[in-house]
Amino acid sequence: MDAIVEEKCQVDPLAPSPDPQTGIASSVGVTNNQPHLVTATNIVHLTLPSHTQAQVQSVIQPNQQSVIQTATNLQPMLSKGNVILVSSKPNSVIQTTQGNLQTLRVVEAGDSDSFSEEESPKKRRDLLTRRPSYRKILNDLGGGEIAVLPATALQITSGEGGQGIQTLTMTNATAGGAIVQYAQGQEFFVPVVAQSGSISGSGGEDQARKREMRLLKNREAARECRRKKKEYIKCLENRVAVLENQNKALIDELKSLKELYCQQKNE
DNA sequence: TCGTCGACTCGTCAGCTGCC
DNA sequence: GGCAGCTGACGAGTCGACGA
Repeated sequence: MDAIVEEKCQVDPLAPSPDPQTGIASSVGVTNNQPHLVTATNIVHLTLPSHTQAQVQSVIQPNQQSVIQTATNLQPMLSKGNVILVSSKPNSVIQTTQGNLQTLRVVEAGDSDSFSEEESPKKRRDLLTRRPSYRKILNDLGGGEIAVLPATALQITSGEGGQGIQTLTMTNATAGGAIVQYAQGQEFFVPVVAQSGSISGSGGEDQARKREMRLLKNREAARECRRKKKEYIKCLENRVAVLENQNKALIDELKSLKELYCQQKNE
């Protein structure tokens, strides 16, 4: 399995300085099935060997020890304030974005909207209270920057062999943009939205058309909002997993230190 | 097979917020 | 202040599980 980590972001203040000639800040080689990490100023490539059963899954949190977790161990990998949770699913593509905080976002090939189903969204929803927007929350968490593509371009990541990133150009896109919906294994659905300035007709028709436009936009906004909400929930779940692992590691460390202390005390 | 129930998705409305 | 965007709340529809 191969995975790609793309970092489309501003410069991470915690990131090591890139090589002025190559632009590469750091490079971690692959040994013993460990991922291959190459960090550049704006691009981070994490290439997992095909025989590796691991995949980066979680959202990066700021100001935390950087860890790549495999099925069997926790493997410190990065010097940045990142935590990467690795599990075993094939055909993954990891995208990261960052504002002030570095984040990682995983796009599952063939399962772009998958996340834990252990808890029903209804229960989760009950836990959520007003308000800041999910975009704000995700930005605060460093986990949810949404890439905004121009209306005439669409980028697709297939995640196969690390060469699956393609950009499609929409020739019929208008200046006002077009709504593009894409689902894995399905064709593109590109509804054409009429421009408000081109409307001609009576006031009643204009009103009706405006209402239709508003409903259409709100429909799309609701979809987007729900998608962000899911992403936000996923971020929280991943964060919980990371913190639980950290907590477990700290407890183990404390236990071993206690044992060591008792041994030395008895001597 | 049918009715019920719970979970889930989707569209719409309403209220809030930020921007101009 | 008006407008657009975001999101909670609500209702309608669908689907699968389960018991009668």
